[in-house]
Amino acid sequence: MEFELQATSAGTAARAGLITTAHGQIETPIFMPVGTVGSVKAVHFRDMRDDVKAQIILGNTYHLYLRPGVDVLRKAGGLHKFNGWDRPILTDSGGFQVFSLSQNRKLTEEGARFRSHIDGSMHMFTPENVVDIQRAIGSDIMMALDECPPGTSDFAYARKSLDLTLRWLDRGFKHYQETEGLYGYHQSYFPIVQGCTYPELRRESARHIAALGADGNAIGGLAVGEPAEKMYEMIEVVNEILPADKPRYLMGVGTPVNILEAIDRGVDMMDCVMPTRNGRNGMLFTRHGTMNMRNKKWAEDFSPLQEDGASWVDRAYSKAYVRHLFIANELLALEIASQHNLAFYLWLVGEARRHIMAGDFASWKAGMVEVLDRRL
RNA sequence: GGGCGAAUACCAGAGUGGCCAAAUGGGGCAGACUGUAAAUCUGCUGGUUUAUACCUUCGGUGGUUCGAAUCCAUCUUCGCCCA
Repeated sequence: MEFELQATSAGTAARAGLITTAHGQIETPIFMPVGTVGSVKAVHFRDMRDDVKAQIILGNTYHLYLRPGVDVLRKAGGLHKFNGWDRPILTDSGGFQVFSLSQNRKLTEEGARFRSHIDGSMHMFTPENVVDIQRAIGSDIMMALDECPPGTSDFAYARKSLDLTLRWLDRGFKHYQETEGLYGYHQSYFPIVQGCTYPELRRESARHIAALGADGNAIGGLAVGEPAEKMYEMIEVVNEILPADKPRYLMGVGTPVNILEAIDRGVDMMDCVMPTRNGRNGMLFTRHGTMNMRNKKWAEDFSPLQEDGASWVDRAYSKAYVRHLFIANELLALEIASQHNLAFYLWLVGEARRHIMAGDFASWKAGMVEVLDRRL
């Protein structure tokens, strides 16, 4: 994997770059739609490609391991062949499930022992087998197995958790270097910075990771309950240390404002379920603010969903009609909202990139941040 | 014409003497959602701007009772059965 730094912009740490993978190039900064089980919920890949203009999507190791399972994925020739998405794929390691399924797992030195949320069966994830599973998935970017502690963790827990994550990282990275892809192309392996909201832990984590010389580096454990200002502070602290000539991936973030703030601090890649999940729950993000499509105020508003929206659905359907679809519990509502939100997120990072290259990112961002949280 | 049954909040429907402004579901209104156990979850949904408070409600009217959505009488409407 290659990363070319193409531009920086005055008065900001924001940068524009180009990542080259075996499945194509990615223009950064980029937002990566989440497709946990190998599908971006409610959106066809044709629309993901041609309308949303997604350049890379996520998959999830834990979920794909449980269903359809490693055997099927290997026989299919990897996830790209299985689901038909021929552009880059990044897979999360299951580290987030260590956090979100905390009721159903137990951490040991060896790894994370899980109870399947589907059938209750027990499974063991280790730093090594998570690499093997991601080899079978064939993701272009594999993630290290980490523990993502809650944002409210105390120092003692954060310390202990980080130590375990770093030991897991060294094991996983070693195993990564000793193995190779199953399908004849290169896969990258991104380590993940942890350390909760403690700057000294974040710095230590970042230094450890920078020394590995991985293709790219991730920042995890943010947007998990801590205040947004803490998150921004942690990004700054970490990005002073993470190498500038490698892409930086902020995991799981976030709102449109979070994304601009992260880009402003030198983040290149982000992913989040928000555009799809919130979309399914009736919330639309636009360049002018957010809309709750279930609200009565749209009942007789026959104007286009968003006149200046990035997707064809924005002009094909009216606000009143989309509200009707949500109220009537129609599946089409989920498709329209998901596609709209993803197209908006990709538009947003595309504009950010354009302004970084034009040199006026800082002022453009300041204007956007003013309006994005407005409630329409 | 006769017999039986039923009428409860926007709808459906519990409740059959005090713990009832009244279960529950739907609908309605609003909110939440950040590396997806989420087409999910939460709150409100008679009035009084707030209320552990008061007021007005359970088809109509009139009773019984300290107290009635609940018991009695009667009327109205609806359903089913018999003629």
